[in-house]
Amino acid sequence: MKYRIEQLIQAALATLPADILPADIVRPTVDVERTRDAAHGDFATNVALQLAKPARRNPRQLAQAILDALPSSELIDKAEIAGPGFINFHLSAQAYQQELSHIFALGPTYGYSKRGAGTSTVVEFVSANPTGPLHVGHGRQAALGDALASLLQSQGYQVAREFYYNDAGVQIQNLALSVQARARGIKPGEPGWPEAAYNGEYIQDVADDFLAKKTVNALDGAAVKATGKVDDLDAVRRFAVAYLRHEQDVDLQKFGVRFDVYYLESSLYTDSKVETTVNALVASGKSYEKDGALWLRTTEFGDDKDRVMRKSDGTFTYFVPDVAYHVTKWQRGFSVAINVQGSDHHGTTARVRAGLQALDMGIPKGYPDYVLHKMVRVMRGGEEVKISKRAGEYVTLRDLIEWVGRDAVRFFLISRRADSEFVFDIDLALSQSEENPVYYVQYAHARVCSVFRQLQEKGFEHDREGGERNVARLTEPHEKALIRRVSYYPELLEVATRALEPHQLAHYLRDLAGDFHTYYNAHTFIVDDVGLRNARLNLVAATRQVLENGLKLLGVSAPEKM
RNA sequence: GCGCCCGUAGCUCAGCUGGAUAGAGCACCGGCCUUCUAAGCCGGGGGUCGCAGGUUCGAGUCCUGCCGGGCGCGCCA
Repeated sequence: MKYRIEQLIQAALATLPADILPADIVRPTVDVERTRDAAHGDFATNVALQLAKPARRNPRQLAQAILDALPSSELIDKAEIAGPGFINFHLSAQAYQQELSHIFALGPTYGYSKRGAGTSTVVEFVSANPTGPLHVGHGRQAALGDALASLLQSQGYQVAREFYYNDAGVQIQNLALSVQARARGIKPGEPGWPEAAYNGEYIQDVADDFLAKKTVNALDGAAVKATGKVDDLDAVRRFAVAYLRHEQDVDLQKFGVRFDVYYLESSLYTDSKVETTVNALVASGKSYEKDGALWLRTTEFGDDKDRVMRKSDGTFTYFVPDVAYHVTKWQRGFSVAINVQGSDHHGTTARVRAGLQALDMGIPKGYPDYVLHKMVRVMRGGEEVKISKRAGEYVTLRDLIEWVGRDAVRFFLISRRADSEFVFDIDLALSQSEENPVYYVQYAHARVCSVFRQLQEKGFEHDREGGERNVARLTEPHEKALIRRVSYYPELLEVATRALEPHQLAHYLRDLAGDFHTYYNAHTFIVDDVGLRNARLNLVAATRQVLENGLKLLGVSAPEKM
């Protein structure tokens, strides 16, 4: 709809004589936007204001000239000049009807577009180390990443959801040592307890199962059986990693998040991709030896200091597998890569990109994209609960889901901008779980379903075509507001996807539900007047469809009853 | 000290990539269930958009400088 109006304006501009609009001036792109105030119509453009200065004309006069030259269209009921020189467009009933018919025709795919043109895209998120349960911060990332991936898919991108396991570093060694110590009956703080150990009680659970020679079934089908041999650190490590990966898988499953690819850091070593990457970086001529270590001149590519690749003890820094990993993303054909990470990782963005540039293999400068989110602070009993694996105690994603439910956690975590700090008040979430915004949105959906149940009980039928013929009877301000909101959905998806901001969808759904609840309270839908009834039912049915579509993208259910 | 992000109602947050009179939710006050679900609706109070300049027809939004907060600045991962 928006584009069709833009085309009309373009057509009008093209016919303006040179004495009104000189041909040689710089023309701004025609920008049509939604009005904030219903009194200003449905769409507005500021082209006249933009052109006023270069054309050296009064903006209102210019607007009038554009208006006079505007081709007539069945879509527009009225176009008028307002304020300093805006042109406001009021859509016709026919335009509304077309939009509603469009929703019925497309159903679950209403709002989708092919803008992404099948671009192969990888969204990496969660990527928690297999050293402990998922915490609330991971939950934020899971909700964010999954919704982001869904948004991209809705816009025609070919998306893979990927989880990267850092299963090769010293933290895994620390995990193994921690489990081994627990298996030997040593507790945190006691003599013999490893210095950089994980102190959480879950370590004891892992140790107990290891001693009991239990078997863990990994998601990929592989089973790892504990040997119970405490002295075999390698066996302890394998079991512990399998155990904790399984725990995370269970949590993610409960959260409704599925991944297409699990990428293991350790495979970068076993497939000698780390070695290959280092060799390529050395071959690039951007490396040098200093103090017994091998460095890369990442400063040549925008990093604020050069990075060590191989330490003087011969081992690689984390930087190298990180670059190697992102090389594989490129080589696997992902022309777009989006990493969803905590903002505490932002220091790595410049160096990873620099490393990829140093390889000079045609990877774009801004590759990969990052969506960084701030940490979630958890409040309980008026005090902050520290999220720390070392400290042992922290709120897990599993806890949260059990307390307030998957839908509420998802919606709550997604409804704030990624880069805003998030204070999750447990007491509030518990005591006011019924006032969580997610219920507000779901309730709107359930209410529509209820209306149609009532319709059936009263023996009426919903005649969609009859409703389409009577769309002009939807003249109430509440109805116009709802139509405006509903038909904005495709644009919203486009904007939210382009900005990589799923929270916009959550807010939109809240607003849509609000418009619906207002309408619901102000008017009765099941009226005796058949034409009016069908027209209203069309609007309400379209609202339900959009609510369902939007909630689905966020991974939240759309219940028919509440 | 340097880099990135954030300062909007008492609290939690939006503000659609510069537009018209800055918006929700929670909390507070007052109304609405014999009529499609009151997990809802209607009304009310509450703001120098951190501060000061600048850019322009127009700034919460862009630029500069301060103030305040978070995170990051390792031959850790």
